[in-house]
Amino acid sequence: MARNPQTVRSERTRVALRRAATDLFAAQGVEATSAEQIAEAAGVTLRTFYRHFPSKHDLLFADYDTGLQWFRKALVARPVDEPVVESVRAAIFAFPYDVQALNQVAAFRATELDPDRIVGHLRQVEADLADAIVEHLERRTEASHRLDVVVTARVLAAAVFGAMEVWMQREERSMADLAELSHATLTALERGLDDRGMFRHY
Amino acid sequence: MARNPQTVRSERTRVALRRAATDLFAAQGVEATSAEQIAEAAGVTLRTFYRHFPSKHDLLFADYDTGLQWFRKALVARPVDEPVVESVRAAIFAFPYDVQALNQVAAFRATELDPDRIVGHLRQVEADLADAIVEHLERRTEASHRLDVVVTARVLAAAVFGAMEVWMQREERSMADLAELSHATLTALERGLDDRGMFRHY
DNA sequence: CCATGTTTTGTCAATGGTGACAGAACCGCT
DNA sequence: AGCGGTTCTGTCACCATTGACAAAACATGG
Repeated sequence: MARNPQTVRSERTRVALRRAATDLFAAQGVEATSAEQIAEAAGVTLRTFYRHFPSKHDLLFADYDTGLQWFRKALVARPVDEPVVESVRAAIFAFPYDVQALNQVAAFRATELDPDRIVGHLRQVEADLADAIVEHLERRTEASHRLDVVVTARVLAAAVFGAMEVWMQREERSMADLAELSHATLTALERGLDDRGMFRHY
Repeated sequence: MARNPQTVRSERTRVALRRAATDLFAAQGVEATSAEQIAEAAGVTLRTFYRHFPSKHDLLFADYDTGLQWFRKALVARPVDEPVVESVRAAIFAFPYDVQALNQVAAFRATELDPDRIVGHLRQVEADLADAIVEHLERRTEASHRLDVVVTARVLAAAVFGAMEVWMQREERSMADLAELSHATLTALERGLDDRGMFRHY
């Protein structure tokens, strides 16, 4: 009896779909390509397409999302007695930052793609990031109040993505700049979050 | 030639649609009610429904969104030399908080409604709040760096909504509790944001 | 009242996305 | 090869949302 959910055939169609999508996107643009076209080009049904990818646009953000996995792993690897901001900083910089992908996102944002769509996705990633931080905080021995944990996590995520937003709106986007912006922002937060027991008095 | 875009007839159908939607939602639930049913019950076409409301779920969050308008107004009314956190606090508390509506949102979140849908909307409101704060910050004379403005705004919004999330997850939700949570959170941020020139060193 | 321009609706047709159910392909085993 | 249980696909049906274009309702100057 088979029990591995990731069969060979499944993987084949997944690859075929991704390939077809990439080609079509490049050829005629993202919005101009319908999900049905992708499915057809890959030799499967529309329904099957949606069985492999939650949405058409997910094909664009795949890199982005896997980055989140890395972040989670990097975060658990951090010592529990380390200041949160430091952990987040370290985890953030453990990202296999793909300038290519990020620049693509930034470019899409200004041009073809429905901005709402991409902004919505960024917000989703931010929320996931916050969730990851919440999990990390709750792993610590000294169980804090729920308010502390949630607000701290959200504030950190907001700071990181705020820096990223600023970066994305720039003309020139270098990896060094992004690192600098993130670093500066986190350093600023660090002062408030750590050494004075912020968020611990409620 | 008529030029007022808000005709009598238009308003009539809008009201009819809202009434029909409210009734149907109450009778058979939100998700179980299709947009077409609402339109039909109001005596118009589906397309017309979407001409008056951007989406089916918008009918649920109307109160929420108008609250945002109030926030914007309350924010501009604040003196420009006041610390940001104080302005935000004051504006937040100027909300015509409708416990009814908020409780409904909180209730929906746990039950019938597609959580993604409602969470997504909350994120949208949070983003709007951040934008409002950005505008307010930019109105000040001392033009700060873009990073400062964006990050500060996002962090404040994140803090407020973090408090709200905690509140929403509680069993009992009183107005006093929400106020207390928001107040505590903002006070915590206040220390970091103001008296030490946070976010001003980049 | 009528001609005319405007606003609002209706109609038609797509696309994105999803649940339910049945059939096809596949896996490990004999 | 043949079998029995899984997994993957195809088919069908449905809902949410939107653009394009035409018909209907309405307001107003003449």
